[in-house]
Amino acid sequence: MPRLPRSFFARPTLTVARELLGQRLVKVERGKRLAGIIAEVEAYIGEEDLACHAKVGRTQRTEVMYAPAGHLYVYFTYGMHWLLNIVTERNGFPAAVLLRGIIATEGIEIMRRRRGRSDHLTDGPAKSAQALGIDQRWNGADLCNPDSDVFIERIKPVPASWVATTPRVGLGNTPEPWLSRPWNFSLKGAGAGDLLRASALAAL
DNA sequence: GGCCCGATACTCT
DNA sequence: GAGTATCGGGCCC
Repeated sequence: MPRLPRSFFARPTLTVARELLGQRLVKVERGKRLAGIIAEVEAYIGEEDLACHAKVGRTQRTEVMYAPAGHLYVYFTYGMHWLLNIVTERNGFPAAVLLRGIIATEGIEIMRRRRGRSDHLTDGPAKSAQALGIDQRWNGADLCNPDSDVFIERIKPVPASWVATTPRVGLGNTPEPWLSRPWNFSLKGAGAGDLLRASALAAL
């Protein structure tokens, strides 16, 4: 299965976000694959976007967002959670796609162990990162390096009728127009309850 | 299913 | 010192 190349990520963030839906995120741990179909993402685009961390410009934290597309931006929030983003656009332009949910398809036992008793394995950004075992050690990792143990496999495009767009989640005090920008993309019916759709996606 | 709330520590001012 | 791109438990339907 071909890995998505840097040219995929080095495009407008909204395009990358939309097209990441239905592709397969893979992490290899000691030869074992953890994987899931990307089910929900959000776009954060440039210093103008007041919901984007890069609104404050270059800092130690945001520096990775200015790196070439295809790098991982992993940051810590709410005192206990790691969130996984993929850098997009041209080198020097700070933008990224936040991974908000996957449909776990491989390595589920390992994910379950990491997630504890919860049935909600990967239906949130911090849950997904925890299930995959992604934390600060992966900040700055390059998905497009052939030796990378984290990468995305190209499956096939999902039909437009499967995609829902909504405003981004959890933006709190972010002012308009950024608060209402419909920059959240998700697969309809990919929620925890829709096992039928989930298994259809897993079979892609 | 939903709402409310507390936990918790890192980043930047 | 304030704010935070969240989660899970408790509670109530």
